[in-house]
Amino acid sequence: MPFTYAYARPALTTDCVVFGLDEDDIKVLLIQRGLEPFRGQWALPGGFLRTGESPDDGARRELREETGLSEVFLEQLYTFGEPARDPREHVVTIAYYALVNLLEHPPTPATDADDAAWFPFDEVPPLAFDHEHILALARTRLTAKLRYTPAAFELLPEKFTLPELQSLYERVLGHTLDKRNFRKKLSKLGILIETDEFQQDAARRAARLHRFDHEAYQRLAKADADLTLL
Amino acid sequence: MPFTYAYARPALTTDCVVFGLDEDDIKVLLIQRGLEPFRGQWALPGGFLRTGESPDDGARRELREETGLSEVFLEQLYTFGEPARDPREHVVTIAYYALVNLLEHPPTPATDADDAAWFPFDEVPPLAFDHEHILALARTRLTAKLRYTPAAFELLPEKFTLPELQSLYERVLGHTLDKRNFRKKLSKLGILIETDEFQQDAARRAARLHRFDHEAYQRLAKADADLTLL
DNA sequence: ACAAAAGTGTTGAAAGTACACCCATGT
DNA sequence: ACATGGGTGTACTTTCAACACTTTTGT
Repeated sequence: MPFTYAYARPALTTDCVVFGLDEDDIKVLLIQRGLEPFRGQWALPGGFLRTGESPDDGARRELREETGLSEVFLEQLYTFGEPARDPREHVVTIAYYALVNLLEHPPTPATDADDAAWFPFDEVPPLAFDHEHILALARTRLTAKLRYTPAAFELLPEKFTLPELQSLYERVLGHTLDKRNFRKKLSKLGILIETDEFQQDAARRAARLHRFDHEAYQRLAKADADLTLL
Repeated sequence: MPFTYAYARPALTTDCVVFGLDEDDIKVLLIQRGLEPFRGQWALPGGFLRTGESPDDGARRELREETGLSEVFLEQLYTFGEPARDPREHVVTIAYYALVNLLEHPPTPATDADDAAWFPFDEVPPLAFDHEHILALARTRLTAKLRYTPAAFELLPEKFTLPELQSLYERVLGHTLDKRNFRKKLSKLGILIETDEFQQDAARRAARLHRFDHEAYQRLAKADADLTLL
């Protein structure tokens, strides 16, 4: 069923950079393309936006179809539309990034024929289209996001230890943090709730589990408080 | 000359929120629509993206065609694509914001039939489509941008006085600043060059003119220095 | 008993904030 | 001469950054 317009239109897609945290590393979810162009190469999950579908919905749908992920933190990143970015024709893509924690949302295989896999940052293979460029911007944005908002809690399970949280920040920021200063800042902010539980599997001394205090955070955000967590 | 595709495609436009500074106020450039829908209502300048044209180029072209402005600071804001945002059909728009200073880029009239005019923030009329929503986001972004980068200098003429700069910050941030502390912070940053000139038209004591030190700024930005100017 | 990671306070430096007077100029 | 806005320094408070030892627990 063909569709005809008075003027030429670029095609519109959404692409999504999915960041996932496992015990060791922050990883990125990639799919191996089953179709031309760039067949067999790795790429960001994504696909064509349907008419009547908002870009947010489209990004969520593609993510669900290609990777099985749903109910994740998803935010628009940037729109890329250089005419040469797709060899076939002019394709404009609205890029998103998503944060998931790999323990609560296990790494589901793709539902269609394409292969999906998680890659640590420094082992990302060459990517199709301008996806390396998109990924680079997403990484920058992730750093900024974690610095100024408590988005880190989207990457962690509901209950987490302070060393886990600190280690997440250290890996994203690219440098180590002082344990005492890090905890001091957190406790002054008051967005963590101490639980009575401790981690179970610990090989050494078990760390206390904490939860994120959504309500306290809402209050602070509404009051325009400074939420930088270094 | 009609164009036919295998699947339906949303239309793609760019829209631009143009902020301009004159002596009194930060103003927004709006055009009065000459065509349906929303004929006669005020709206953001913008129009359809052509195939083979990058969104940045499209936004610049529309801005030039509709308002005569060129060579301005232009940055992508967000992409809006709710299917209901245009009553005709699904239109996705890539929104930009621009910063101009009204002394160096005088308020040129529109080249096509539409009327163009500058409105202070609190006198913006009801806008077509979801343009009020776009404008609100642009305002938030402008505040953040001025806070963390020296984008303020895009709004000012090449040579400006410190009271002008401070007043700009005060209007954007919505509160007053201490004169001495403001100057202290600026001089510590070292991104201003003192000239030997003074303002001419002053009704009272003339203030010294300063220039923005682009090179010093580049050096700082490259070194990831903290550039917050309150 | 020891190895390995969890947890906890203090001090000095830097930055931020509040605050008041003199100066230059046009009328 | 005076009214108006331009220009300047200091003391106090808060925040940031550096730093080392004790505790717990599994092996």
